[in-house]
Amino acid sequence: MSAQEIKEFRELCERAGLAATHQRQVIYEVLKNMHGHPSPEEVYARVKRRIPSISLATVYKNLHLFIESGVFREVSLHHGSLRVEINHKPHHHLVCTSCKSISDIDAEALGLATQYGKLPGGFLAQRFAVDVLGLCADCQKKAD
Amino acid sequence: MSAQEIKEFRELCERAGLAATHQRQVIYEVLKNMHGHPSPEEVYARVKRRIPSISLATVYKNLHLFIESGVFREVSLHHGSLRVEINHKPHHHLVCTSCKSISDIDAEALGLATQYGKLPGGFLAQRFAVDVLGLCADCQKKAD
DNA sequence: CTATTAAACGATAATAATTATCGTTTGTCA
DNA sequence: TGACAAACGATAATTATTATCGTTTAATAG
Repeated sequence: MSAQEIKEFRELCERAGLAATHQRQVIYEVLKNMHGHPSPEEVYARVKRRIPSISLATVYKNLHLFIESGVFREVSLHHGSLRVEINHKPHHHLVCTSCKSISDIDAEALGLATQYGKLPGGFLAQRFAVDVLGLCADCQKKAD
Repeated sequence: MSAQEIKEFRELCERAGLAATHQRQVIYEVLKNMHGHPSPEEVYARVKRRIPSISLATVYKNLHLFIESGVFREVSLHHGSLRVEINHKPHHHLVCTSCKSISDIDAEALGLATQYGKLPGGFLAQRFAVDVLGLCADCQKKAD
């Protein structure tokens, strides 16, 4: 990692109130060099090549800390467990980033102009599932 | 459940090649009368009021069968486990419903006109996360 | 530069959600 | 109505994640 990147890492740790540990730095570097949507196990495997004694729990803890402090994001803001969609009407989801609640909004009430068919890259678009991230009415009140 | 609804249930079972069992019918009825995004445990609790001997495993199996046969949907098509978002650019996700792969597409390449601010209902929209559901190029080839 | 102390670490036990197994029961259909 | 596959219930097993706790390390005051 370049001196510039090390500085960047130390600054983000300071901003988040975290100690700049060796493990944390390697996890950060590894993430920076990965692509897509790695799982904790995948990150762990990569970090292990540089720190064989690293613990999986340390990887989990640091991933959560990076996510909490906004250094990285989580792919999904949905419940991590199975949920059944009861509403059969075309609709999207209002996801409150504060209380994690998810409610429905009719597709037409949201009124996004979506296009189906082939996208550049060859992906065939058949349906759009939109998560509107923000604050529900209740959490806005509490934030006052 | 009305005679009409019983008929509907038996027809969907036949279409899906499933036996019309008592447990399956009650799970179906319960789902029809729920709202939002119930968890398997919540469904189980409701079904248990009518069939005290029901097994949680039976609820899980039937939820999956209903989802596979398209009778109900799953709320989230994401990985059920933690994934880190590496891409810091505004982007959305192409979710292949066949192989479950998720890839990124730049927000501007997708070009959805999104509006921030208050929605009817009071929800404050801050960010849009779009899942484009469909078939990736590879799975389209295989489907030929 | 060293002592103090909170933060972080590693190992691993515990938990939660889900799935697999398997012997018994039930729906389907001849 | 009998045969057989499908489904059921009980529960063991698995997977992902989190909690615990004794040890190590980074931050920082002197």
